[in-house]
Amino acid sequence: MYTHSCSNCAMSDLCLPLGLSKQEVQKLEEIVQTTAVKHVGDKIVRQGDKFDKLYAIKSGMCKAYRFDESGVEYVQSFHLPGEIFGLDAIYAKHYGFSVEALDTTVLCELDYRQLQNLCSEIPALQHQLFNLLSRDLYSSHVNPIEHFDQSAEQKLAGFVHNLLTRFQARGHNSLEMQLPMSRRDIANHLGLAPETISRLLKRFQNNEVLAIDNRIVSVLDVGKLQSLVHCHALEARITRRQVSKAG
Amino acid sequence: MYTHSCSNCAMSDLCLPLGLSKQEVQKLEEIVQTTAVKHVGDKIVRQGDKFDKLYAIKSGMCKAYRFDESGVEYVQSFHLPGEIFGLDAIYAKHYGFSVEALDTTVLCELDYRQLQNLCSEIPALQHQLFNLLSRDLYSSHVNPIEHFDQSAEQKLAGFVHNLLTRFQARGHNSLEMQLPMSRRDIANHLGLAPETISRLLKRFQNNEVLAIDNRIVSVLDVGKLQSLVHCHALEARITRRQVSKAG
DNA sequence: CGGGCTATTGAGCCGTGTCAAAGCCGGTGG
DNA sequence: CCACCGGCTTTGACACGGCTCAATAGCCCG
Repeated sequence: MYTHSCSNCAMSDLCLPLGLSKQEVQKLEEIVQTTAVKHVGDKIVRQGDKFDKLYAIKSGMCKAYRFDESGVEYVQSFHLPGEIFGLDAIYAKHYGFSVEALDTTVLCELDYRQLQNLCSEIPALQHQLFNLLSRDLYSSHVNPIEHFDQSAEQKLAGFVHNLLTRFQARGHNSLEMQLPMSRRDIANHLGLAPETISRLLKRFQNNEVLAIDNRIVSVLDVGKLQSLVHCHALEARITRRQVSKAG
Repeated sequence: MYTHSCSNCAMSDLCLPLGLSKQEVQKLEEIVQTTAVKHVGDKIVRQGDKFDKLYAIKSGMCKAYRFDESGVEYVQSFHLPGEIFGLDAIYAKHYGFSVEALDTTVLCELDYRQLQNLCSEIPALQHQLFNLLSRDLYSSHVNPIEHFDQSAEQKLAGFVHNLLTRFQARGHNSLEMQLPMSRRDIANHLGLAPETISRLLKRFQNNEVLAIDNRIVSVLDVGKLQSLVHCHALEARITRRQVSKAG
């Protein structure tokens, strides 16, 4: 199996070239383009635009968001290096979400039509793409349902912990993180009020779980943070989300 | 283009055989098995079981649910005829959700390995499967984020309206529906308390939106129901979910 | 007819949203 | 270099939706 050179994918078992022969990887690379650098606020795709490309983040951070029919904004996700977006637009033929850079960001562009043709030629590539779609589907099934039954504290702790884990998986071996998004974006993403985010961050600071300097967050106690994510899980909410009796 | 015979897929533009030649459909049918009938409470797959098959519902209704690490149950979805489940297990290699019949249910089984091989042979089938995955991904991106910012009333109204729409898309042209799931399942699915479901259903009854007889629900006023889904969208929650200023 | 599960109804409380005001930071222009 | 401005963030006071707990009623099945 060919070990490819895409440094950002080092931590992922789902980078597209995985499992491909040297020759096949070359074919894949022929249809990949690296875009110019994007800066804070630059839009990469706009909700409603015609779908033609998938994007993979090489460095930086992006936020994906949409406006519903009533003009209300929803921040769906924050994307880190190694992650691919646009997959949810294949069927609809139009992007369902706008994506913009929160930071200086470099991307790969993949023409979907070409990729699809290549998948017919290279079974291993088809296999990888099915896996990629399936993994995204799984996490978007598991994450939201667990979230929307949690307290604000659990949600925010989960959010910070999730980011930390993802940063660490990318080789960022420090407990300090730059969160380039606004409090309002975080609040929106978690379905909370911005004021609640402020109050909780302060509480986490008081409890010596986090240290916060504007948009720089340092995790002081990973264990405490983790326990905050699961804490209420057994005390409350057991009526709605019934605890298992059988196996 | 071959018009296939799967009556349940009549309303769907995503039934797998779509776009395939007669010959290709035949190949597909060779790897499809129809299971024995399942009855109320019968499990079709169990969370944690090794993944090997996808399932398509021919008739009946199922619920998909999982227990998290703390043993808390989450009802993820209710599946109707024409819908496929198991896609989110491709990557993980194990089912992430248990699925059980809520009703007398007939299913198709598709061996994934065989299907994947067939996709390499038949580009149109690969194309259909990418579309199917993408559509599921899209809806699991859009639905939950809009839900988890809604009032209990909006959630339940949305749930009923969604079911009605899906029943009607399947040719059920009546405003009366059998909801085979318990109040507890509905509550869990929506992230609410069962008591809240009871109270809201009564309120809908008082407002002459629904008529309820145990698990049989009749929609008396589709317009009112629809307006309940969107009602609070502009009054409240505008701080968190900011209303668009630009285009 | 009794047992057990499901559903309903009521009373009270807590978390989180809303509103309003003040503080902070970065950028711009005089 | 400093003053001003607008957006983001924080803080406080208050209200209310929906959860909890507890009791009652209905339904299915033996």
